[in-house]
Amino acid sequence: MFEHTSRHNNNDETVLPIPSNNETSYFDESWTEDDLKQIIRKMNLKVTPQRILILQTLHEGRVHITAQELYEKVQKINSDVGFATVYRFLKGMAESRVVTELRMGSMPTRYELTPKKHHDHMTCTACGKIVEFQNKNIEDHQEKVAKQYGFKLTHHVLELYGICTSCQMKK
Amino acid sequence: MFEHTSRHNNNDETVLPIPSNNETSYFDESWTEDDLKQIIRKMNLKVTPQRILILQTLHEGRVHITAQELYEKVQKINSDVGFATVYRFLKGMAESRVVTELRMGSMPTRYELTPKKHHDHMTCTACGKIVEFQNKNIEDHQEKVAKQYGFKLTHHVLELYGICTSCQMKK
DNA sequence: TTCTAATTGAAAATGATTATCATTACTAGT
DNA sequence: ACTAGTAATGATAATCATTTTCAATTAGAA
Repeated sequence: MFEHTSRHNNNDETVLPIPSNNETSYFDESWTEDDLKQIIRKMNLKVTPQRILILQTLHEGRVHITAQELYEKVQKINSDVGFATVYRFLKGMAESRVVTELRMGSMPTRYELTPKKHHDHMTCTACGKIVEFQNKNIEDHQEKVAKQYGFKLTHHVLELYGICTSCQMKK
Repeated sequence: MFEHTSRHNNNDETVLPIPSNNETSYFDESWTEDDLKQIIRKMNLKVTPQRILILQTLHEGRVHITAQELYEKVQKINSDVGFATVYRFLKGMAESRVVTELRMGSMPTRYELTPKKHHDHMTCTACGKIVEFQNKNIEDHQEKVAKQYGFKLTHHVLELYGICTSCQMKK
């Protein structure tokens, strides 16, 4: 399939319907249990074994993951974690901007630990593949538009949709 | 949460997530029955009274409408139209790009007749005001990114979020 | 340790969307 | 205009992700 070791690599791709498990985290550093606890406390939430496990699994696992996938992964490690807890925690983390929700088309919501460096997504509507990209020119022009209307930008959502190379050839 | 504080209806601008009902169509021209039929035929769909009614109601009604709202509106005119038909037809029209799906946050999908001149949205996170804008430079750079990864773009979603002038002055 | 509110898991509920299927009705070809 | 063939329809059930409920458990402050 394809290699992906870091999000700094321009070639990193994510395949959605049949997720490739060789994706690694955006974050090279490993998190100690204390790191995990601190992150949870910063959200004004209590530290529980479930939350530690969920956050750890999220950090170590694939970049774009659904709540369901994360639940199944966590289940294998500790079957005492219910999916309601996974959903609840993910939602809480999204509110605290610790994770970012990705709603691509009508596919189930995917989550990623909010990356330090901003990037946008381009999705293949045929196979669900996601390509991440950064483009300073686009960002610059967005700022120009904002200035033109007197807005002070806080964030943005840019999602490109199209057909990837291999799907173009298939049909 | 933003969901509960963004419903200020400033003026005649679009306000989310519960848009004002005095919104008018993008399209000034009225469509004759023949116009409607032609549009449907162009989608390779058969002309039926239901589809004519749905399309007509969509054209005459508010800009951003949910499938449910459209169904209820159509029901009042002809109760022989089922909501499955409304959903199916909207989905078909979305596929043919006759309408555009708008997924704002986690609210139900809203539909708009695809405007001839493409535009994107810039939303004030304080008051919910929406500004529509066009920027060819951004579009061009999007194409460049797509080309770079071998994608053939079909569409995109660009939403800018920030604070508008008046909200900046308020504090 | 004790207390209390936060958290949990299982299950049920919700809400939007999609599929099923018997019936109806467009429309191309005669 | 007539028919055959197939697309479209509406009522209903099914699906799917997500949210809520609630009784039992647990974290963490006092």
